[in-house]
Amino acid sequence: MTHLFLNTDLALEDNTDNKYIYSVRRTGKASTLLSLSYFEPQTVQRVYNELFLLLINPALDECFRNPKTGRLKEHFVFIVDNGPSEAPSSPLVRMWLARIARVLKLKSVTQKSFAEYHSKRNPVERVHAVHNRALSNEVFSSKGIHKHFEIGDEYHLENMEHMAKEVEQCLATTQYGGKSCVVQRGLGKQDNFVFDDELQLVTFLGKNECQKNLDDNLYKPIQNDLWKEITMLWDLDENMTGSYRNDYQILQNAFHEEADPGEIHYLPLEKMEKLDTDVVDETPGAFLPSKILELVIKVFRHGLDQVLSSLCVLCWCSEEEIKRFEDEFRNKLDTSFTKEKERAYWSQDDLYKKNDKAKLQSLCKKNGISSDGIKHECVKRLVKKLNRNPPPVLEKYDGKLFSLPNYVTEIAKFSVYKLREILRFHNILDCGTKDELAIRVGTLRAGRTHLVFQNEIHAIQDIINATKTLIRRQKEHHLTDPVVIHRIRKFLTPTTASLNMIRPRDSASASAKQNGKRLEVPEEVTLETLDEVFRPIEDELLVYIGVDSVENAPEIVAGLLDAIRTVGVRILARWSKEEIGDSGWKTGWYVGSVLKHNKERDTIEVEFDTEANVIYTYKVDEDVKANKIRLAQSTKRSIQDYEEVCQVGVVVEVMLEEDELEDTDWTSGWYTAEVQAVDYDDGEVDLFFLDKLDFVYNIPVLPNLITGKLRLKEKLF
DNA sequence: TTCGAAATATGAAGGCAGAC
DNA sequence: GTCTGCCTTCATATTTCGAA
Repeated sequence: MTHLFLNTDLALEDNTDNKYIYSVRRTGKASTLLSLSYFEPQTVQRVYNELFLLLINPALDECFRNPKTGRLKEHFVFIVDNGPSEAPSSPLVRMWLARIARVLKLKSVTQKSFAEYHSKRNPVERVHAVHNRALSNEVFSSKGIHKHFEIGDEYHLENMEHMAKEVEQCLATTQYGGKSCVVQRGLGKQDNFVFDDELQLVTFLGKNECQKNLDDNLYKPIQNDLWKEITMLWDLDENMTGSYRNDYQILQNAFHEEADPGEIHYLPLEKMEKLDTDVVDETPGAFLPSKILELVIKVFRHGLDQVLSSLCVLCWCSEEEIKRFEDEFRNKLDTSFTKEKERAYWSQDDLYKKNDKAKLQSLCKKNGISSDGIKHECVKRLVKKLNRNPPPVLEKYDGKLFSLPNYVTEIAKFSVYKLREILRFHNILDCGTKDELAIRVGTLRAGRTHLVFQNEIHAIQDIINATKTLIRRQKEHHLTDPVVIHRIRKFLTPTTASLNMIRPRDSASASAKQNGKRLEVPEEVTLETLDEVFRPIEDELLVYIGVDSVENAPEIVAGLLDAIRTVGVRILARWSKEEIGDSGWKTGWYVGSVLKHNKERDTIEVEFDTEANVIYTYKVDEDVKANKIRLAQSTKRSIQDYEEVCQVGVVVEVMLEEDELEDTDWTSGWYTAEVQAVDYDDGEVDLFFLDKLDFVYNIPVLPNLITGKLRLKEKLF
């Protein structure tokens, strides 16, 4: 574990033209504590105990001692990464901080963490580079004392201690920021700790508030050499005792306003302080791009295309980045869904039920097959190898909402896979924990689809408002105080996008991993046009809230018209006020399935998820043009390859199931095939299989694309 | 309903490479 | 010497499921 006693060089470089440019160089004294990772796990308790070790190191004296008073400095600030053992929001960490403040008689102790994805910006990381260089030039022996040892035994420990000494010597020669690095062996065994009462502390935190108030347990430092030296050196109370309850009460009174780890702002501190940012501060997740993107993906379940432009401004990512994020997000969901489906299927087998993974792995090895992967994959291979009967096909969800239980508690008893299957059927995003999924299905069952992501909708509205407010304030503020303050890094690398003064947030986001992408800021965002920038996203939000305000933008994609005529396809239909009357339904888009297509009249019969057994008829051509019905986005994605597939020579993959393979010796699964002939009139193609040259198969394209049984393998061009 | 084991997901640490 | 980004490994957190 490495600590960096931070020292910031700030130098005014330029102050012409009402512009203040400071150069910033973050450096400091590096101090490393070596631990044997196998024997000494990095716990919260260890981290704070090792602080005492640093306190008595003469080399670090100048870091801790206030030169004016000659005593211990009274304000401690820790800047940490966002790990579980460090997160300032963790109650355990906060209790330790309260204790440190009490023991060392500090006036304040602050712990700040970097937001997710930003820990690499922690200056302490730069020390690693120095260490790496030193370590890579030397070879360390893990068998320095004993040639033979078992992991975890005495010999192993002695070997590791020996190696730690070698590493210590090696690192002691390094320099960081012109100062030599301090290296020392960590505390080692728990016997050396000053406080080893983590168990009691955790027990205390596990109690409810009432019982915490009644708790009278005390903690005491262990009177070892370390503690004696600290008390002597820094003039502390050798026989101090602390009380869990008191520490906890300090937290309740003084810390509760800092519960949220801070966000990253790109306004300079001097300006930030003058800005009234309450609106922003109170909006959780504002300005962390990935958070915003997750919200919008949940809400705009028919795709983000309509809102891309305003979304760019909202989360400060380019359109490509947003699209890539969306794709990745959905792909992740898709793969995890298929994985869960596989697991649900194979877990029906006795092999899965009666064995744990280790047993299955040894079984696999016995039978001479690979034992890699997760549990159900082993079962799958074993069943095949042992010629067992595969488990029965999973029961499919039939789309009948009313057959689901009425209560969420009942619904929550379904497996995650089942819940996700239901949500997928109804075109609702199936991300999140099981509880969230169950509530979503419950809302669906109650016929309140528009309420499914209600919280997320409000969150987005809040973020939009906060953004507007911030921009407005910033502009107003600029009018009264036009001084521009910039900070530049002393060692700035201008070639890569970074925190620089022109585009401060270019790489400050999870999705901004690709270089060279630039976000075009709308030409003139003025106070007057501010509302316009966010108009598209606000309008689209209204669609999901259920208020109709989008009058135009009928969406006609020629190739998709055919798809709407396909039985089984999922579509959206808009119910306007007139059609609904006072039936109690809200206006808005409703999801349904096509049951029938009448060729002569070109009409389709649709059954809606919210109203079972009632059939509505739509005229395809007319109603699509009038923007009354449209294809569900999920289907749109799967049939975007339609035209590609209808070309001779294209390589595709087909899912063949048991019943289609009755007269053959093939097993069900994906097969690669080439398109041989295309029948444009009936929308069918002839496939020949690359594995079996004598087999030609004729299938209709659209239905198979929609059900996911057919997919493009390689593009022709 | 609670608890614990097993399985899986997550993300921090460690390592490496490369740019200037 | 400073800074960034990517990959692998490992520890920990979360989730699920079955038993009591």
